[in-house]
Amino acid sequence: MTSTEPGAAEQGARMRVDLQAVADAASVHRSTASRALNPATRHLVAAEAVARIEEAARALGYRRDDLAASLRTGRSYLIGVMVPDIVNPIFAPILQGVETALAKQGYSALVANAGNDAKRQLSVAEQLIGRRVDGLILATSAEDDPVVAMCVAQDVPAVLVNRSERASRLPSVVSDDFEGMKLAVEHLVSLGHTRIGHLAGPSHLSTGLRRRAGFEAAMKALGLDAGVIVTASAYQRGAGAMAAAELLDRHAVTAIAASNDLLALGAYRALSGMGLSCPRDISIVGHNDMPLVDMVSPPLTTIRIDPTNMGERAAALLLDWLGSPPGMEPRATQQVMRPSLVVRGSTSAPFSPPSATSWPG
Amino acid sequence: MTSTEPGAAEQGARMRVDLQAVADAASVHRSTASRALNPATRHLVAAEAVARIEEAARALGYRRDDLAASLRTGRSYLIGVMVPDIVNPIFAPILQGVETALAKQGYSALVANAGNDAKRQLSVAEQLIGRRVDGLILATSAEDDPVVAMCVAQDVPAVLVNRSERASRLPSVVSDDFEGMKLAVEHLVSLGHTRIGHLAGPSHLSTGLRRRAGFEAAMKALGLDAGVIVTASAYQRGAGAMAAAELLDRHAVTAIAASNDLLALGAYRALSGMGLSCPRDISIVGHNDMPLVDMVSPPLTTIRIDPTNMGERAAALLLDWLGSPPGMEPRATQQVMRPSLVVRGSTSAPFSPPSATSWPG
DNA sequence: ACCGCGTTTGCAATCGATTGCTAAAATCGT
DNA sequence: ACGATTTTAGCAATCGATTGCAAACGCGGT
Repeated sequence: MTSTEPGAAEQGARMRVDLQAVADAASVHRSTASRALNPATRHLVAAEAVARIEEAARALGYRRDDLAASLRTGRSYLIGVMVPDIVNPIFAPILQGVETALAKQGYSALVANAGNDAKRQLSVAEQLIGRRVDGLILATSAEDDPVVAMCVAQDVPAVLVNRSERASRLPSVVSDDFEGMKLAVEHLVSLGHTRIGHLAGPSHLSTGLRRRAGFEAAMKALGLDAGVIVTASAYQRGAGAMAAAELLDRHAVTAIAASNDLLALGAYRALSGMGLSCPRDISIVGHNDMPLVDMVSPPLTTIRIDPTNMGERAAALLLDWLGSPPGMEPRATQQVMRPSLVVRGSTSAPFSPPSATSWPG
Repeated sequence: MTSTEPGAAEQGARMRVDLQAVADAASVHRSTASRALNPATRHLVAAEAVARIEEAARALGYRRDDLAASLRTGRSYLIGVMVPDIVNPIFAPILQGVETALAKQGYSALVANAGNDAKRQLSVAEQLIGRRVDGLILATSAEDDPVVAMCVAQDVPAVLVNRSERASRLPSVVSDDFEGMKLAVEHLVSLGHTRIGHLAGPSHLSTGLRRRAGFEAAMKALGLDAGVIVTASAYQRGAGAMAAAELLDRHAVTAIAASNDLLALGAYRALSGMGLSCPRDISIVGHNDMPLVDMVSPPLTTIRIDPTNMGERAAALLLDWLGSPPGMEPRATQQVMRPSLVVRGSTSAPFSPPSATSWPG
């Protein structure tokens, strides 16, 4: 008569403890047990019964099946989160923010690594919806995004984070990319630079577009040539290195404002490939202040955004939406967060006098 | 009588298209429609009917409710993945590997940022199980892990990744931490170092423990003093900086083998705080080769593991388990992956002759 | 003793898909 | 043409919890 497991049912064949089992143990009906175990309906059952039921649940090791509950209630308490590339360090803090904000309200994140291809993104989104997520957070959206179109068409609550969308069909939380680039340009100009190039991000993404626009506007406002722009094909180091090499090859600049830290790091590589040094020969400003860029050589001057907070806000926005009565949805809240400049070692006053360098053309 | 939406049902109040709706449209029974739409059971229904049903499904925009299916079949096709800190760059590639391997078989990852606290980890695990995940992948496990205990006790399929567990109660996929540290030590010794310190990771984690053991064994095998060890309180830069400062304060070493890249970067900070330079005064070897450590200054010599592949293998192991008949589970497969040394700029021959430096004691 | 009112509880339908079983239909062999 | 198979399709139970409705109960007032 060794009691093999504390709290286990008598019979050897261990069976699932469902609500029925708890109800039986407490001699009440399933429905009563359900109400007793749910804080929101607990007041409907006698205090004495609640105690008995809770005790039984504890003793049996009952754990409610959220799946079944979701089916009945129509809410899964799951939020689908789509990122284009989970390895890109910029997304980790966003995910963290989203996660903590969701967890606080009992939601979980279903993270999907959707890649950059629109078709795949669409199918990933369909998968998520098939899993009955209550809503979507998209860090993937392009300027004219099919996934957004689908969400709108099918009434799937969704918010955009980090990247927004031309038509603003959904709420979004983004950094003020225009302003951020202005900070970068003004910083460089204040150091004495006048010939500044822009390493632009992909033009189908709002960040690429807005930052480029910010660059052009800031340069023009200061009476400088805003024409030195090369666009990288993707937000990746390799693409940044190629674009930077092209830019340096064709234009005599003393500084580069990059659309993104990864592009800036790519520019580092291009520089060293050409035997140039940063910031002696060329100053570089990045964008995002992603983890570890303070440790690279030279430490990267960049525009700081607060991705964790961005993620939190996006999640909060979505939860608001889910909590608001039909018809009252916050369709088009566009939250724009203020970026800031963080000066490190990759920028300095131009070293060589503008006319002293030699270049073709 | 404007037909507002193509393919939408006639009535204005748009209702969910469920299997019943499709069945009605194709004039068959629910069950027939279910079978026709499921590749595994499609052969049970006449080809002509399949066509009709598929057409109806397409026209109505039917999407199957995985939630309901899961309830009935008992499989959610969801795998819970627990990481201690999603912002730690080492985990992103692991997640990526897990994700792609899972996706290949129609599974999705439910990623949870569980923190370092055992109690919270336990509650997060309970949450995941409550969501009826089919299994768990744990990147969090300590040497004696309560979550592991729970999984074993409750028969929840789970595999460990990156960190293993003393008792090997579950399958795991880890790097050969012992061997990795041996590579690091041998590299330093081959450069001429003899007084080498170890920046150890937390001793409740297998990585901290095994790497430390590897350090000690390698040093002893080479007839060197294996006693210079300081343990960091966590795998974080700050903790690494503090531990490194203490180590350098108390011992005259010419090189440090760190248990982890983050600790190595912390050591960088400690060095510069003491006015020392790497590798001139002190050589440093990291561990993991996480993203961007090739760009820091100096570029970090480190031990490369293949976290993406690790994640893929862990996922594959779990899926094998789930697919194998009861009683045939691969309870204790321990996969150990071979690490490799990647030499960069943070290590060099000791600069100053061992006896020339001055230190107290 | 009866009525009315408020509190507890039970009943049974429901969410949407899957599947064992069985009946009907189609096919085949002789 | 008839019985034996093999396909194909329908029926109904099932997964586990939630919830509208109504019955039962307790209590105080008259």
